[in-house]
Amino acid sequence: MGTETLIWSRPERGARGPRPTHTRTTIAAAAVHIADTEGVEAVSMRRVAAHIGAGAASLYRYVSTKDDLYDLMLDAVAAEDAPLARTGDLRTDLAALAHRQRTGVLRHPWVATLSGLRPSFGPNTLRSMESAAALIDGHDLTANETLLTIETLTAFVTGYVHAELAEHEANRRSGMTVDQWTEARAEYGRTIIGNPDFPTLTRIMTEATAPLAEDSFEQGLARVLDGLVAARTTRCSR
Amino acid sequence: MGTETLIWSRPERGARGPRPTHTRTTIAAAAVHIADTEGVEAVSMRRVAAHIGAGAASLYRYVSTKDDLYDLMLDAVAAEDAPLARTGDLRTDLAALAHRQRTGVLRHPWVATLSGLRPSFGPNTLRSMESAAALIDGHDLTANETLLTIETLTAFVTGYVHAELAEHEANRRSGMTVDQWTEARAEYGRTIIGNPDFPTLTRIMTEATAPLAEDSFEQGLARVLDGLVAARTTRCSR
DNA sequence: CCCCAACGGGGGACGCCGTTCGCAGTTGGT
DNA sequence: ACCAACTGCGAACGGCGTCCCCCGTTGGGG
Repeated sequence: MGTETLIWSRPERGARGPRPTHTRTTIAAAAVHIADTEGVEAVSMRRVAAHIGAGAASLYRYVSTKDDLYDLMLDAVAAEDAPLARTGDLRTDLAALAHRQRTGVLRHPWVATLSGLRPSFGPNTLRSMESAAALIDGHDLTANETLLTIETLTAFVTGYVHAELAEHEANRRSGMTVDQWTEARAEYGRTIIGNPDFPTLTRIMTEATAPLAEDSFEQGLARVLDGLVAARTTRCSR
Repeated sequence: MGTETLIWSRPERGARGPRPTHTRTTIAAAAVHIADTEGVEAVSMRRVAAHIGAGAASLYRYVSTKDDLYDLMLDAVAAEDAPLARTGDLRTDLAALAHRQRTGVLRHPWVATLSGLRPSFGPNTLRSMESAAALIDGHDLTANETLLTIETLTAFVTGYVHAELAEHEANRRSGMTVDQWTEARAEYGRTIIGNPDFPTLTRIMTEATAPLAEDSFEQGLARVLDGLVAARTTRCSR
């Protein structure tokens, strides 16, 4: 029935009938807990239902499809986003926003996977977006520029964390121990370095002093921020 | 058996026994075709096997798990990456690299989903990485700087396209027509704009002249490139 | 040259999945 | 007090990833 609309524009319960035993919030919390501890692929309707002490079919009274459950999960973790305090300096504020986004995804790695399936716009997500907009807004930027700045920064952060998590994900899914995994990786890496088909790759890999991932994010972020704050003064009209 | 290693370090066929009817390449091509025409979720072992005229169990002679099939798919599309010609100008070359990455993912939207599950390092992927490294390398950058530059640019592009595709994905998965979808969206959007809980959001949304997605990518990319090429002259030692 | 160990093909089964149907029990507006 | 609107859910359906096990094929060592 209510299948044809976003979950957020449907009321949580009808006017008549018995009071529902559960809420969207508790269901989302159960799903988030399972995803955090066992991975997204462990989140099934039956497992979530069992976790709140309900039958599998009962979940469909709250959610019209599993994708709706994903929406609930994404909005649930958006509630954890810390408030952002203005410092008056655009660069500092942008950096704070970037770090908030990164720590959020690192806390719940499955967010990177799910957010690509559907954009979530639940109440908590909106609150988080509002706080981000309020943080960046007013720094001598037009509405279009504010939008572009947030979009660009978010793209960098999500893209970076996406790549950052891929390796952990692969390890977790493979079911190997960390030792087995790094061994398999290293073994294959040896077939790359020194391979005459990949001269530039081998040279860069051997020359580079692999920096910690933490530094790497910080340095990439610094470059992006350079471009974003510089645009304000250069002001290219188009 | 061979389950404990990456698929790329296992030989495609053993020494003895009959010659396999299929190849990793044909299997990957079948899976890519299904994903392109019906979406990733339509890629099942049975469907892929049927598409090449084989039984489902036979696939496990080529691939030890479905994740391995994903690796094959990702590497198959990496083979489509166009070669990159040096222009001598770093900014131009970086932009070309960014566009190659973006069109690749737009051609096969499911790449954005799968690449988050596991990093693929098949032969075609390596060839593509080599060409990218060769394009950027030598522009007066250290190995660490080259690595950081490519990482940062890739993060922006994948992050941007990820968000760009999320909406299309959601529409496709919902099974609605485009009209139904935009209607559902617009209806919910009306509950946001004007809501006193989101003052900044409403102001920005009403003030902004929504630019085309194409322009938006180009402008964001320009900002990122600004930051990346500026770093070369500023040369902050750390 | 021939034989048998090592391999490829695949039918059938197992356990889990998302989702639907139908029915029994409960509630609140009229 | 009634009954329409609602909730809870056992059972079932079709599809999934994966594995077992048996069969047929093949090619290198004797």
